[in-house]
Amino acid sequence: MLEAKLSEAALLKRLLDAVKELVSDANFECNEEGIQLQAMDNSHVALVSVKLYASGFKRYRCDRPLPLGVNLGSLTKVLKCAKDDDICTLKAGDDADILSLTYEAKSAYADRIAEYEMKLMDIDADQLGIPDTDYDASVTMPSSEFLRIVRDLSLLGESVRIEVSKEGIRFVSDGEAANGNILIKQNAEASGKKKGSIEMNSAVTLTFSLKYLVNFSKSSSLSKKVQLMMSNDVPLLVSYAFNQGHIRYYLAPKIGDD
Amino acid sequence: MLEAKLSEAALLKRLLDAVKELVSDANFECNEEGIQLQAMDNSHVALVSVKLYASGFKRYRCDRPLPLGVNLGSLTKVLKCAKDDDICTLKAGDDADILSLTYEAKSAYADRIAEYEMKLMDIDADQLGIPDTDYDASVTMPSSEFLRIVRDLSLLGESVRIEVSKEGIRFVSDGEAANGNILIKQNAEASGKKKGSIEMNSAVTLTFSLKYLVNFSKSSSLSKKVQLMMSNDVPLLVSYAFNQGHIRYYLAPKIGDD
DNA sequence: TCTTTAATTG
DNA sequence: CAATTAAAGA
Repeated sequence: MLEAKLSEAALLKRLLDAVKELVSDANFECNEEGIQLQAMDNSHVALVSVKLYASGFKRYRCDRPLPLGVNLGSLTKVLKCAKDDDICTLKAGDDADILSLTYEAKSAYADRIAEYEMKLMDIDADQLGIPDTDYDASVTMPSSEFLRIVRDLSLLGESVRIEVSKEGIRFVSDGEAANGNILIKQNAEASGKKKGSIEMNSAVTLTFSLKYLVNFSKSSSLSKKVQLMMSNDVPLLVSYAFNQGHIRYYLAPKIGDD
Repeated sequence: MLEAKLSEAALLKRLLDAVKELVSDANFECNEEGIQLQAMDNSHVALVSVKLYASGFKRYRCDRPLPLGVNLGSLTKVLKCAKDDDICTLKAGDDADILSLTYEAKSAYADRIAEYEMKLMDIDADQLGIPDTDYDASVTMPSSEFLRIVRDLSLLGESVRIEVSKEGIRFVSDGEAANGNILIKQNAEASGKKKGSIEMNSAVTLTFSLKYLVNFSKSSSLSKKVQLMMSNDVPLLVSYAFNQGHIRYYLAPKIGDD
């Protein structure tokens, strides 16, 4: 059985906001290490990987591996019924077809206990080959900045060319009506505080669909920083790390620079 | 003739926000006691009853009973032209087909006086039998909490079963994808302050359409508390009381617990 | 009835 | 500014 107590429902709410538009159904793989979700997006272009470490929970118990097949739309609805700072407990029995979510208000004299039961489903787990790559370039930047850049450029064109070089990281979008080009210089510092960092073995230039990058950026609420990892002709890895785990996206580059 | 001076236009604005989606046209019955509106909602399922006591007005005069047939959409538009803290005066002559609304700014050096005239209409008054019941159970709770509960549960299903017992009050909704269940314990206290109270002669269990309860909850801006009164097989009474009157909703229970 | 658009509210 | 929700048209 699974019993996982999360001190803030907000984390789950944000995770689902980030994932639900990309994936409609997915298995939450629960085991003693924690809870993991891995799924291709609905059009099988991007891959999402979420990990919540057991140690991040207020209480966590999972005797044996348990795949919980969840409709993310339903789970989103159920999570809408939780306040951000509610204590949220997930429970499921072995071979259960029900996931139970309990919300307790944090106030000292809690008078309200809400319990929701959600139907689970059997989902054929995609066999997902998560590439385990040594990347040629790694860029860490404020997630808000990445959000802003991909949103801005998505107004102009369909795709963005990302160029990592000694110069820094450059985002280029060529649109019908206008072209955009944003350069973030390496080791840029603001107010004496390092805002980002670039590590690079060799220069990398790749082109991606902006639609997906905009979607990935919904995870900005989960972490102040985002890490972009790239090698030529290999899927981009966009990673948001937070206290109790991470959410990662993989996106294949477009062939040829259009 | 009618002349009614209200020290805050906000009250009328909020009342109309609460009612306008339920009822499109209604008679404002004015007499020496005050102003009353009673109407079935457009689909003749729920009943709304608004009362503004004469004593609650800054000045009130109504020589003889006067039914003012109002299109609530039009009145809402006219009220949008008032600031919340404007002094608002309603005037209508006997047999008038015009309602005049005057808004005066409250500032010491009032420099703005706005006057609007709205066409009235003849409305056949529904004969409304307002049930005058001794209820088996009465529950008072923060209106914001009631709002939250019915909104949450409306995400899951069409209807809610309300159970009042020694345990407290429980709201249960069974939906396609998930079930929800919220218990508020009797006489729960928070920070030493009583948040709600339950009085009960016998346990009551009734099922209602959530759509209507969500609609009723728009009155939350009028009062911090809401009172739910129930007896088996009798319409639920949802009552919001404020300084100068009240707004009450009656809703028939669904037959059989589905 | 379902989709698209407009208006409203946080 | 964005997201949700009510209204309108297909």
